Amino acid sequence: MPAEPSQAAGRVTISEVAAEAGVGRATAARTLGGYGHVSPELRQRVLAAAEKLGYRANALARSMSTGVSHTIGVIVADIGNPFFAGLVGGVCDASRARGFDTIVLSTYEDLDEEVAATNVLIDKRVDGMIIASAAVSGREVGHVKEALKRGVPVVLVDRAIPALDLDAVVIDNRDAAREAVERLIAAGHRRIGFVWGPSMTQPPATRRELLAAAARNLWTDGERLRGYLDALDDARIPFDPELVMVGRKVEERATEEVARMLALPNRITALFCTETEAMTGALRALRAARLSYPRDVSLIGFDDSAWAAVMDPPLTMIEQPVHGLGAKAAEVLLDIVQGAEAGRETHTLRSRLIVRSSVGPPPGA
Amino acid sequence: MPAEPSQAAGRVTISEVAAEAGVGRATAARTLGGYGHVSPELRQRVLAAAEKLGYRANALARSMSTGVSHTIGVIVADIGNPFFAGLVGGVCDASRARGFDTIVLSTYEDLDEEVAATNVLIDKRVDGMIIASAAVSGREVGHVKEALKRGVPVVLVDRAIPALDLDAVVIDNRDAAREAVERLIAAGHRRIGFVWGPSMTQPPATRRELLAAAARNLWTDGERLRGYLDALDDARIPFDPELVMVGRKVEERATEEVARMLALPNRITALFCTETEAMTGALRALRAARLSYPRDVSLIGFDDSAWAAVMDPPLTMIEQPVHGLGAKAAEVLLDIVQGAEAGRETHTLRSRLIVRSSVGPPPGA
DNA sequence: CTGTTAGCGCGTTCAC
DNA sequence: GTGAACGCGCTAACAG
Repeated sequence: MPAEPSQAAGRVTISEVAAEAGVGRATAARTLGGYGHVSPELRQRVLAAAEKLGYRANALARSMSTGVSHTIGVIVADIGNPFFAGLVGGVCDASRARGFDTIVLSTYEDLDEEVAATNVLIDKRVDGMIIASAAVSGREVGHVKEALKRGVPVVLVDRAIPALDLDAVVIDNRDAAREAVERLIAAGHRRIGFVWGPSMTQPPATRRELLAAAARNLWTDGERLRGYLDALDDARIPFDPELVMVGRKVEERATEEVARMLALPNRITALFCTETEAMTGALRALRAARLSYPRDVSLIGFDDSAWAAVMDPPLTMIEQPVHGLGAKAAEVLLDIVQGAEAGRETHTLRSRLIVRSSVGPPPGA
Repeated sequence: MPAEPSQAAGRVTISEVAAEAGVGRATAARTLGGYGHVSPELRQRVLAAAEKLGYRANALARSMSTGVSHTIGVIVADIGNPFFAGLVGGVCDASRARGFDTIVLSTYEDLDEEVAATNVLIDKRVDGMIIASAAVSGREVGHVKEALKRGVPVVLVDRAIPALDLDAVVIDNRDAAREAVERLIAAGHRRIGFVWGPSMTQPPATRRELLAAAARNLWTDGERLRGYLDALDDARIPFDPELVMVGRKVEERATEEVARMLALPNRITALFCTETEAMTGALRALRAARLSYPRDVSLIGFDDSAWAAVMDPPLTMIEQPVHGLGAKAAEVLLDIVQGAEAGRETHTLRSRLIVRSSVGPPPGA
């Protein structure tokens, strides 16, 4: 098998195809690129030559001249977390359906990592990016503005950034939390613990202090906390700082804090958990205290899963449209990429309270 | 603000930086690209100009001339699945640490999608790819060979392909399954159900038929089944085709099949579940039959999670190093990308049986 | 050490 | 309809 040009690494170029077909590069490019007009005859010759040589377009080169990479980026806290995994799945599926591929970057809630991630995506000339940002204040959004300034469309997902007037795809965390806590209140509870939320080193002395802390933390955490307070307010239940968790958001800490709330003289009779590990941490504390739900304490948590449904008793949970969040974000982004005006609006998807059997009346009732 | 060249979309090129600094393109390229030698003086001038203009290298153009994209691809069944999410997290983290980014593609176990995915990655000129392939037979690996032929290194993860002599990063599924089933046997069980595995439409009449079906299905499923049989054989427990699940691998089906096994005259006293949803499906069947574990039936499952630990009683589970699988695969791949010889070996990571409280003696004992 | 020049592979005017 | 020639932004030989 002699003389075949660059058979080497199977890297066949359009010129080689043209040569094989006996036509000019442009003709080959036109038929292979699917643009312009080519006579049926030459067209066939080119196609045959491409087939024979095993030609595959070099997307990089194509991007070079067209300026579009058909690639988007998605930046989340942790792709290993089932919530973000589902969300990223939605992004990948929706973008793939429209001919785009997805680069995934995890930041582990580190703002510097997030900045680095946007730079990577800018450098790789993605056509747009989706960010579940850890940024909260107006000073932390420089990297997002930078991307925008460089012509890379951005849509926010899961977490809105009030300081930024951008398209965002979220659920109504505040309302979902309020509904859950209302449910607890309706069952007769007045001592309701809030597990997980804005991370604080000090217990908040006042409600104002709590909200201030929330403003320095993740948007979702703040919203869920506000929903909790909303429900309390509506029912005229005074806010008790002792009933909110303080410290790092890790399962162990949730266990400790719930244990503390359980040891209070006037102890909690219900718990609202804002995340999976807040719930599992709480469950550990209950077991350690030899308490059971919903008899001793009622439970509602965020992020439903197959496990929550098979717990005994099954857990009442808030289900988020994880896949939908990502898919919608991709749709909105690609609409912009493909010419639509950036809507700069907040798209709110519906969450759903799945009522099972972890809520009952408080012990005394 | 007049006359600034292509201030337009912030798309500053290296030539503009060179002009601003009053040096040749090459000098600018050398300092900005971090290669070759440049005098400290000019170096400073270039850096200042780049800073002033907000220069960012175009990774696409760079890839064009260097031939490396600093991007790898990872192909899995479903990024939304916590197992693959963790695995992909490992890939992303490990590759990012070495300056590479990751494109993620889900195939939903569809071989055509898998082929399409490899093509996408080839076209985008990734430097390598990691695949958890749905391919089993030698005829289904054309796309993998194609990638290899085109010079794109491939490493397999989670699932080996015996027909292919490639680097693979896996756990010893067979051994892990055997250990779990042995544990059940040691507790006195002889009627042990196998939930989830090679999907079959017909119940296997014989053991031979079962193994034949396994050969047409996912590698992991076959291995876990073999481990189950190994343990049975060692204990001289005859294989009973009625104790293996038949049908599609969905939670509902697991529930139905476990219900069936529970209704058998000589019913099961233990269950080995090979995946999360096989376990949750089984749990649903137990509840429906008003049976509890480990009193009525003992349980061991694959893929540990925070939920499994807070079940009551907590579940004995096999923990896979999900993040580690992905990270190791990325390491092996990047070693090859960066010049190492493809080892063509199977790297086996350790899984771990986490003993909790879902195994007890059989009811009669 | 520095600047000039030639590609990388493809899209795209512009004459033929 | 078709083909030659130029440009995308960068790296890498090659001279100076």
